[in-house]
Amino acid sequence: MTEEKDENKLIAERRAKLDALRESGNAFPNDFRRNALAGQLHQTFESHEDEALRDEHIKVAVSGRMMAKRVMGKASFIKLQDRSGQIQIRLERDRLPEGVYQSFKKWDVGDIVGTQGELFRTQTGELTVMADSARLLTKSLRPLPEKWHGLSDQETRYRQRYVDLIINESSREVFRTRSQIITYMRSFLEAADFMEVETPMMQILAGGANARPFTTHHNALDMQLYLRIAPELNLKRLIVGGFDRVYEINRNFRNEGVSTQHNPEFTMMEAYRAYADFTDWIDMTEAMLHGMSEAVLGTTLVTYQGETFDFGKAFKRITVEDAIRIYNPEFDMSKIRDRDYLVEYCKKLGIAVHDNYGEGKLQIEIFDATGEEHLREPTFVTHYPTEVSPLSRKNDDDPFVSDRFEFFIAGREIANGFSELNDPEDQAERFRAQVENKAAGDDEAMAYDHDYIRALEFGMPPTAGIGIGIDRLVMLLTDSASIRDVLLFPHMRPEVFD
RNA sequence: GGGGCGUUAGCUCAGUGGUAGAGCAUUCGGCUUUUAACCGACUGGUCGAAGGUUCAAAUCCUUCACGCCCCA
Repeated sequence: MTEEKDENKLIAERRAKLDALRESGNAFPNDFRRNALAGQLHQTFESHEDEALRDEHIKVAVSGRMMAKRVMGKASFIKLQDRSGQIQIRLERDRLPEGVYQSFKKWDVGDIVGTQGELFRTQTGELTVMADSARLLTKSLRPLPEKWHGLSDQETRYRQRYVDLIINESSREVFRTRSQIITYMRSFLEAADFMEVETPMMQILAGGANARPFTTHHNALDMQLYLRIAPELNLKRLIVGGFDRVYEINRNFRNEGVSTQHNPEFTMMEAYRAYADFTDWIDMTEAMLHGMSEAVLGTTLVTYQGETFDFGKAFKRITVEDAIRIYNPEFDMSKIRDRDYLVEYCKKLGIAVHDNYGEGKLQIEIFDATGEEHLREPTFVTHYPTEVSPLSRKNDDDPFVSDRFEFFIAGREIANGFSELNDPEDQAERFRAQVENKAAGDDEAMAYDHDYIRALEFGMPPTAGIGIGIDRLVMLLTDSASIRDVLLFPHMRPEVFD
């Protein structure tokens, strides 16, 4: 007992009960089998009155965590919670085998219990199981949070997600919705004949995006590897290979700060479709979000943090230069591509300007600083400067911009898509420009990927692709303020155990 | 990186210099249709950590840790 002497009294009491269970037999049995879930029973017998239930003698076996225990002398009510919901059980001393009721009185809220009995309704109409047997299946040593106020401490909710999930239905609902969103997305893409693939997380070069990577080390090969920042270049290699509709839903890793919008690892869906351009992806994105909101929320009206957006109607479309004009009334649009004017304007906004910034980069700095946050309604912003789109195809009529869009809702970027650059010589030039940027101090610039150029030299059919940030989408559809609320196990600094 | 707020019993929270509190939970007793069950009694603390000021610190000061929010 010495190692437990520091434990609090509540745990010590429960541990003593577990010791007693061990002495009287198997304390962790695994031979109980349920045949019903709480939620199913409520649904199936929704319209059955008490009398009808008793006449039919419906015998069920249910199990779950005991979330409430109300003892009234020789009879009690408890609530068992399984993955589908809660069901009430009535235990009467004289209906249970000898000694069971006496044992039951020592069980604690939080214990895992299995029981069998017949369905009835109480005086207040609650569907209940009249137990004719009951067993303690797993002893819970730690007390659950208080029944009324529950668990509200953010840190504990994130660090001990298991407790959060036991206690907070709203939290369970967020993660069910997350699963439904991803399921919907898969079925949408599968219906359009896309093939799901998996590409490496560990890469020799971390390409496909402008971001700092995590590094790791392969011992046997004694080499540095990077965790991927995007799957893009590998997915396009597959387009070259002839799998001309592919997608991947998986984790990306970016070595950046942690905030309500950023987690070092996050989930991205990327899809590539040959013989299509970026406008096809704009249309598909619209259709997918329309269907997703109906399938997951049952409505196309999405309310996020007090704002309501209609996913049922066509989304707005504006160009980057439009956005600059709209949100900067004093901006002289005749000088939208005048480097000196752009530099001066950036400085006025307090934006740090580097010597190697071209007109496109300067435009995007202004757009990020003045436009993004105002894009509340779902909006496709198109015609991104080619300078900041190193993997995008140049626009045929205006090579200053590329055939690219980003999609914003509530001031946040949700998706990024473009017609892919499939000219290997142009791509090689873009990589060289990235390498120059890197040399000039931009540690988010891309490296030159020789193999990717080689792949393009075999010929990549005209293609368009999209990336959708799953976590941010889930935040929107679950009205969650923080990315941590939609990640089961968000990144946290290490906890101190003393 | 900067700023603000927070950390007190298992949980939710009071307590702004003078004997650490409440509700729920736990423990014990009572109760065969409860719904935050109820009634009675009891119990539970390194006040995030370390240092400082003071006759006296949960409370004031400093540093640190962790969390939340905002900004870069």
